[in-house]
Amino acid sequence: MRRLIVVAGTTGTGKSELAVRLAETIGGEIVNYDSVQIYRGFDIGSAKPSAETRSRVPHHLFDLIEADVEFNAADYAKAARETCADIERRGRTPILVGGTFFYLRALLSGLPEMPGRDAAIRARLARIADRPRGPGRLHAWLSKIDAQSGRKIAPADRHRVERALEVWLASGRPISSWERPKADSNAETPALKMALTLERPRLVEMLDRRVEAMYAAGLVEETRALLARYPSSSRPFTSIGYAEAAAVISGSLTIEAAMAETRRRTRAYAKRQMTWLRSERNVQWLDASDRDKAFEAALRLARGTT
RNA sequence: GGAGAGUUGGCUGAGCGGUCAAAAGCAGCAGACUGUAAAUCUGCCGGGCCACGCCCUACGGAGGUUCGAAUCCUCCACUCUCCA
Repeated sequence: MRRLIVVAGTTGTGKSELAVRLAETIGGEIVNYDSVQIYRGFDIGSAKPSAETRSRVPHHLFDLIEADVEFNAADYAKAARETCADIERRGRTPILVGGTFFYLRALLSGLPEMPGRDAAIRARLARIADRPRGPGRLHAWLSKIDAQSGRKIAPADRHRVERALEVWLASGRPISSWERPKADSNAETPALKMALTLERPRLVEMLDRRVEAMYAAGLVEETRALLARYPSSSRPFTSIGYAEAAAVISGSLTIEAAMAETRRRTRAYAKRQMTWLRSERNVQWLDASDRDKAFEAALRLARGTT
């Protein structure tokens, strides 16, 4: 039985702080599963734990890569698996903290051993997709070679349509024929999963305040510096906060409009996270409105399991 | 004081005689998630039902024209712009 603790919850519920306290108390180390905090230099907008916080207990998988380096869920799962194994080897407990539940699932349940991303194929598919009736064509093509995926993936869902076709072109097998390596629940990496929640109105209030704070802390300046270092097409520049800050710099948004848009996107993101979490099984829910009580509860759970 | 423009569902905002419970976006709610995932996408969204159909209430207010009005006319209320 592996000892592995997951701290989940929507943005702004105090996951990082709770996790660090937990790590200090039970001898754990923090492992990030946030897709933006992975990037070096994207600090303010991703609400990355401060250097001070990080000095309290070992933190892993933060600032792992440069913004212009390609990185995906499979890369994450591989890196995280190694990191967790190493922590356990040293007799400590990995405490996973983040909000990218797709990455978390890739780590805990694994991904099928199918072909990865192929730049040439993607370019070819993108060329078709960019044509007038392109997306519809691609979806029709997908339906032809893989009826199941055709039904499951919406024609407008470009990312998924293109990925499904990419797998087909690279392997000659429909994507729906590739299954997770460990489908049975026994193989699933056992983990104690806890999730922090706040009732909607309080959460929204919290998130709004956090966005204000990010801009006040210099999100636009941070973005300007990052844009000087990496191409503006780099992945993390599409993430919440950075996309809007970049728009301010390019002059297409006023600072007020950018903040409003960031607030909007942050709320929508939190909602999606909730949807994901609700579908997740074996989750221990913790009320985030009282941080100390939440911590006590988390500690009891951690001790009961480890 | 004079001349115009406007008042539409929680908000922004189309509609300008029927096919309108009313486009679109936002917000809200629910959901999906097999290598871009803070991404991408789907559904619902006036109310009530014995719900693939029916009923009620709705486009500032009151009347009117018409088989039929959010759409035309009259008056009233309010808002805005320009000229004084």
